[in-house]
Amino acid sequence: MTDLSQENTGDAALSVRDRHDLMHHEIRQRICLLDYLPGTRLSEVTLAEEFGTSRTPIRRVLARLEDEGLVQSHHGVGTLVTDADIAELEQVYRLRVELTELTARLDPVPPDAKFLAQFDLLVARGAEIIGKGSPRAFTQFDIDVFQALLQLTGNLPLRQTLERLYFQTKRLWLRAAQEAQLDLQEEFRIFQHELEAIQLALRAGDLEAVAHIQRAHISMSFRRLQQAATGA
Amino acid sequence: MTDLSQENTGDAALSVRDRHDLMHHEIRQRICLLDYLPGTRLSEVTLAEEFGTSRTPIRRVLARLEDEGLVQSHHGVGTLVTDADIAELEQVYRLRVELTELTARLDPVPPDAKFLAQFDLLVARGAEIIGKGSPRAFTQFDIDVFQALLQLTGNLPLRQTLERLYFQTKRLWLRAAQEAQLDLQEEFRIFQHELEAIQLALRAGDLEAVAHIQRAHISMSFRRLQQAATGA
DNA sequence: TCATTTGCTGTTGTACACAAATATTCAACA
DNA sequence: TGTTGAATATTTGTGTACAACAGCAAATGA
Repeated sequence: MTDLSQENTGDAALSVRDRHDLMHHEIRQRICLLDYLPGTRLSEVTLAEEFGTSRTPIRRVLARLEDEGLVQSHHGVGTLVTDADIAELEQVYRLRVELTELTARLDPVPPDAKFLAQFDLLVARGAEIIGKGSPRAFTQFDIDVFQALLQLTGNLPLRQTLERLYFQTKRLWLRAAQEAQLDLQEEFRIFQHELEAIQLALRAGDLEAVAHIQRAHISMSFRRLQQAATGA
Repeated sequence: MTDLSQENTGDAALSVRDRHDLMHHEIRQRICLLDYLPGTRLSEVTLAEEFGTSRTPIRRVLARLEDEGLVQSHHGVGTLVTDADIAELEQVYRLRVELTELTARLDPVPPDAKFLAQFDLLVARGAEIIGKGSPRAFTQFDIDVFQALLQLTGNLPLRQTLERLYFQTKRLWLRAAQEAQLDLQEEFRIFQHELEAIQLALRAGDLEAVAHIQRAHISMSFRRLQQAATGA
């Protein structure tokens, strides 16, 4: 009778885990979109009020974010959004590069028609963002593309690991790029080109090529950042 | 003046995070040594009493274990140690195989004299266990060897990922091996041989060889398990 | 005899009060 | 004027009572 009690009724009757996941994704998103800059203090009571709950579930979510390395709690001080230098970033980037290549080798999932259509929409959206998009809109776009491409591997632990590493680096990349006065418009264009290359490879069903393009994108993106940082 | 207030005083004046880590490692160890078999219900109140605290910190630890995939909480039911079939295990194993090879490629840390001495002790201990060791003692030994070899890479995110994946598979391997009636004594001997091979490679300073031996060990270990499972 | 209901019991989830810890402020004093 | 120290405010950590939920068994009725 009430088999679908979890999915209907809008947002009121969600399961416990779903509620937690929702808050987790929301806060993680804010950190990555730089709504919360590194060093920002996240107040448990403020978040609790905003999400209409008590501190307890919020603390559950913040604990998870702490395990993921995005925040750090200090007794008597607060919960601060973490920061990292280029050296730490490099470690994560180099691991991401290798793991990305594994997506095609380990458990590749051939894209179906629905996926291809979804990706076409993304490419079209990217073309719009190039002209008038803000860094924030671009980052949001980057997140969406990343999560779409993640569906191309059926290896769950690999997906979870890649997702974790992605969010560890993305937010810091944007800030570091701004600090290094990297030409963001140029970065957007490069990303769009790579997206179109991926689109072609997808249509050809060549997942290895997709992975290689992604790999090159991640690697070169960090290299440009590194050069800009040391140059400036 | 009180700079060392975190390390001294035995075990009473530990930091919050240290206390949590201690309980986390203890419970994780119990799961891996099969003190808690898959399906076991972990009672929050019982654990709280055992560790001399309230449910709150225990829940913090169990939440982390749930994020790591070792337990799963159900409202109104309990917190159960998770289980997995061979198919899921295979995904984790194949990822571990690839990541292990990365330890030598990404940020290899040459072993110092202290490390080599420590490893010699491990090899000696392994020789003893072969004769009279229980499956439990062997698993404990395997954990210690794994954590020692983890020090050979300086890439922190890689270490964390490998550790997470290791504990996801190890406990299930032991149970599956027992179910498949795998010859554990033979497995012990094989492991000891590989350990001695690693010892040689370490002395030669050839970290790539160390990684390759480990890689082969993980891969073949799972293959034997798979064959025994399908055969029986 | 079987199906359904109802209450009981035990579990995790949530809310809140309090403890512990730290940063800040401001006054006293050399 | 600079420095020290205590009071205070704010934050996270902990303990605990209660709510929400699931499972089970006994009671109930046809």
